[in-house]
Amino acid sequence: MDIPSKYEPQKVENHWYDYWLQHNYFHSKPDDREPYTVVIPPPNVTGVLHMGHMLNNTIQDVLIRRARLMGKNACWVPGMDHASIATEAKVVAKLKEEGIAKSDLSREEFLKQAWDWKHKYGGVILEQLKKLGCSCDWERTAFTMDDDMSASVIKVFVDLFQKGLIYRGYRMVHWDPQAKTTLSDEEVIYEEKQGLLYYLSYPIAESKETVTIATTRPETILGDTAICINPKDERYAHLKGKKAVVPIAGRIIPIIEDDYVDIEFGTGCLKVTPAHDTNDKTLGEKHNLEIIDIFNDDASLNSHGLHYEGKDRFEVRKEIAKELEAGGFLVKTEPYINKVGTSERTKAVIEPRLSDQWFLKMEQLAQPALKAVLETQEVRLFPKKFENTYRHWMENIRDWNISRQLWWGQQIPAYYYGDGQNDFVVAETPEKALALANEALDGRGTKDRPLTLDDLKQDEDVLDTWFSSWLWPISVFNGILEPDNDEVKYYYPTNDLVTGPDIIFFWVARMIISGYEYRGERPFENVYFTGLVRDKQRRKMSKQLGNSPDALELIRSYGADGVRVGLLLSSAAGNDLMFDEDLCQQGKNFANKIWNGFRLLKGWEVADIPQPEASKLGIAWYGAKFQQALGEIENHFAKYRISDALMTIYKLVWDDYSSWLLEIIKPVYQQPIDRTSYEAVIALFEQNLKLLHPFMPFLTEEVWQHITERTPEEALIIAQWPKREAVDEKLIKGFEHASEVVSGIRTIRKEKNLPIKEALELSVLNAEKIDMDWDTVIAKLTHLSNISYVEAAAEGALSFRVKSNEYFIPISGVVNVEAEIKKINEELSYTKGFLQSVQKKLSNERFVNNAPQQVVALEKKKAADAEAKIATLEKSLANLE
RNA sequence: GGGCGCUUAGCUCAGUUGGUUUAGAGCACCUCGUUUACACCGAGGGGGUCGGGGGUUCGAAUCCCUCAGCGCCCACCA
Repeated sequence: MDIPSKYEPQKVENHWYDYWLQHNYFHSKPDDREPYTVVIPPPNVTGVLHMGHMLNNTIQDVLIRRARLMGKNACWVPGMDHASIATEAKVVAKLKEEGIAKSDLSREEFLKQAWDWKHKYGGVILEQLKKLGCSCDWERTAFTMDDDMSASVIKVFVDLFQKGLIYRGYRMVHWDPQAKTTLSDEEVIYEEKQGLLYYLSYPIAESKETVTIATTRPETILGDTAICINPKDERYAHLKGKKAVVPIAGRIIPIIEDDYVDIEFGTGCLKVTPAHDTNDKTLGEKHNLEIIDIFNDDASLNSHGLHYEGKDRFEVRKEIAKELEAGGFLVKTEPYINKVGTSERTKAVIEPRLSDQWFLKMEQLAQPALKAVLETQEVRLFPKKFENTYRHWMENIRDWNISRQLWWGQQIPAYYYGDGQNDFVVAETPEKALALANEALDGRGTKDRPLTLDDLKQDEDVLDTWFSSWLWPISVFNGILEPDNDEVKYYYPTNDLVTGPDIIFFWVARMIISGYEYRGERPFENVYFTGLVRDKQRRKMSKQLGNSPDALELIRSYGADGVRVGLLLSSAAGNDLMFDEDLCQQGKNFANKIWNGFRLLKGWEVADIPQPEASKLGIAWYGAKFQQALGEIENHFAKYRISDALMTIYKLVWDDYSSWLLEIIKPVYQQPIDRTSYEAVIALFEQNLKLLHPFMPFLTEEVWQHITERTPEEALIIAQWPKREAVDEKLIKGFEHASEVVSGIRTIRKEKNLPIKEALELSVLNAEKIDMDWDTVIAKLTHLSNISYVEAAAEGALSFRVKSNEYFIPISGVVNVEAEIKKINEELSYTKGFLQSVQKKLSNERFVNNAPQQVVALEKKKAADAEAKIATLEKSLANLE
């Protein structure tokens, strides 16, 4: 045979991917069919494929390929995210290596560098997705900074501004001193860090007294503008109205009272630094305190830091602690664990900082999105548990800080004129802005000459990356700029979104919000949250730990199909996936199993001879079994239980098809197979391939194309998903019984070392003759020369029982009577125990009266079956003794 | 500090509104097998008092309470 006995994925994967591309199967355009749309969660433009992407995109591809087979117009839109802060950080780092500081470059020069970088490294990940087999419509590849995408973002900004939902405000925001930008609340990750609680003693002005306060950040005393006590705290009553002196700075600050202060915590006395703490800011506003910002934008100290000017905050913390100690201001320190906000991207410790930023009011916008998930269920989350998380965030939603002090991204379309601070207009273009500005001046009557473009200065900041990706499902179809275009009307709303729960707020919730605001309807029907991919020891996969396998290397070793199967086999939705390469091996083994099933079929010689009865039965049974599995599979898909769907197919193909059906119809060595059976089994195999294709696209297409010559129109990728038909339960039940008989015979063969070559005889003692139909199948699978139905137990034979039937295999030589008796007794005691438990139920009047009829009937049947079996067993025992 | 979720065989997990055998699957494990698709295989087999305790019920892995352990999300306590 010229077909190799092992499937070699490396040799065929590229070929079939090119074939699919060449025939444009991935491309979609609107037509009469029902659309099925998925938009990819756009990976960062600089990203490299990791296990999370592999899982995520495999699931999307499974869904897309299945939809395609089901005759839908499947459209999977790929793309990339410009990832403002992450990309800018990378470009800055690259420039630094070349000895260039970002500040050395103009905005234009820097952006040129960034675009160069994007063109050079961007999109690597998309090429990697192709290796995985992802059937994206590559012609639609979008980038969040494409001209039309950016124009959409700007249009939305202007619109929201005009609706009064975007405002500029001087507020306490999260400052990332490394990236030198503000972040949204969601971009701050709180981490527990071991630190110290410093007890500092502040002298009271014009007295010898002191007051001790506790702080985790002694360096901020330089920005202190008050000390606060709780008015109810009697310990400090004598300090009311007095003033304190800030150590080192020597500044005199008031002692104020506010019941915000927790009497129990620390010393019950709080230092107030309005510039560097949100609560202190609130206190400051309430009590009219001075605001002293002691930091530069990189979190080194400024001139308010006195002799610490220019030094980093953490260095200052150590040094000032020493100085305070030397000056006698440090009372003591104690270890203290506190939650420190860090930047999601740069990992830098966040500083609360007051600054002018742009915000989007969320409360009103969030309402339809909240309702869609929790009330109308127009958008469904899988698994459901994320609805709680979603609800909590949406109900407590806060305004979104959308401005970033970066260059890589969409520049905020606000134009300042006049004093350059408070006078600004928001417009899509400078020209429109100019017109608006002149209008504004007219209105105020301050016009001495019309402004020109040179008088306008555009806001330096760019928008948060998520402010572009929240429009993704709409903007990829140009639905913002041309809301009535055919594409968006056809493809929107999309169907499924597959993503990680880590971006439920960043992205998912906001897309739902923008969907309702800009399309008046949901952006997608279902959201499938995958889990995190972890290693065997449950550790998160990360670059630092080096525990993340190289995705492409995995594909090389196990084949894309093997890796896909490996990933999916144990990834229940929303549960973390403990990745283990053994699973890929399992996937690879499965591919090989299917391959060899194909080899077997190809090896047969076909002849026009009568169809054996066993083959006919086997084929009919498998048809029923297939339908039964198909029903389960569709059910699993409907509930997004992708892993279970795959496992069902796995068992169907491996156990039912390969181990049972093929063995039943396999012709005797070197004999031909009858044409009827051959054609039927090919057809069944092809049905299997269809079910398998979404999971193992390469292998299945390869096999499909080799079963017989196919035109491009007959490719598997666009074949028809099997149709549901009624399941013939009788066939399934009958086969179940037959297979138990087969197992019984095989067990005896094994126990007595009877080689398969040696034909056996079987006699059956039964009342119902329920398995008579299956005689041919049983005989074929276990090599029986004869099956006879008898009225009495056979002498000198080994026996086993299935239900209430007893089976005998006469063998030459001695039958170990004792062993037989022992075996029967074990079975007997089990069955009796079982019967007892059933009878206990049945003799309970309340059970019989209260339980549903069906349940009672079932119990009665169980009892009857058990009794029949006991009778059989006892008879056998009597015969032996 | 608040909220949510999890705990079932060695591992990873199913177990759908309490009632189909005295709880299932895949992998792993053990035994046997160079049978003519596949040793990336076949046949057979062992393995769980469903985290502990209490309760509701005719009946609980499934509902309630409680304890323990784990995980996630949210939150301005210096």
